[in-house]
Amino acid sequence: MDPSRVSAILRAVRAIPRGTVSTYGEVARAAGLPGRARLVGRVLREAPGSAAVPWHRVVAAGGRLAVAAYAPHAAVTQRMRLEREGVRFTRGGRVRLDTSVGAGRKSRIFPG
DNA sequence: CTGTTGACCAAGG
DNA sequence: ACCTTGGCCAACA
Repeated sequence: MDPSRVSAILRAVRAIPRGTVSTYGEVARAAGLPGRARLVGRVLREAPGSAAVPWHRVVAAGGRLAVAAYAPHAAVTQRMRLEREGVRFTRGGRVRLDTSVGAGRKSRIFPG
């Protein structure tokens, strides 16, 4: 991977405010890599847990916890951390994109 | 070198 | 609300 892209993505993730979430696609755009949502997931997968990146604030479109398909246990951790920050969930285990702290309307999840 | 595989996504059915 | 399709493209077999 191009290290500059990696750092751009990690920077975008670090910019997500506490108590809010963003999506892979949105992080990709914020990192100047529109349409490359998959790359965000790949980078987060390779990112060491020691790195100071709030990976738990990144969810899939619609508030789904995409990490569940990759590491079911991680999804539990993600939900715990988000709830501790005040993020609300729906019955189906999705993040409430409309009422999360600081969430803004439809697609604008965190202000750039 | 080609083929498949994804922490994805938007649109259409 | 779920499923399929086509787009995406780096890593991996």
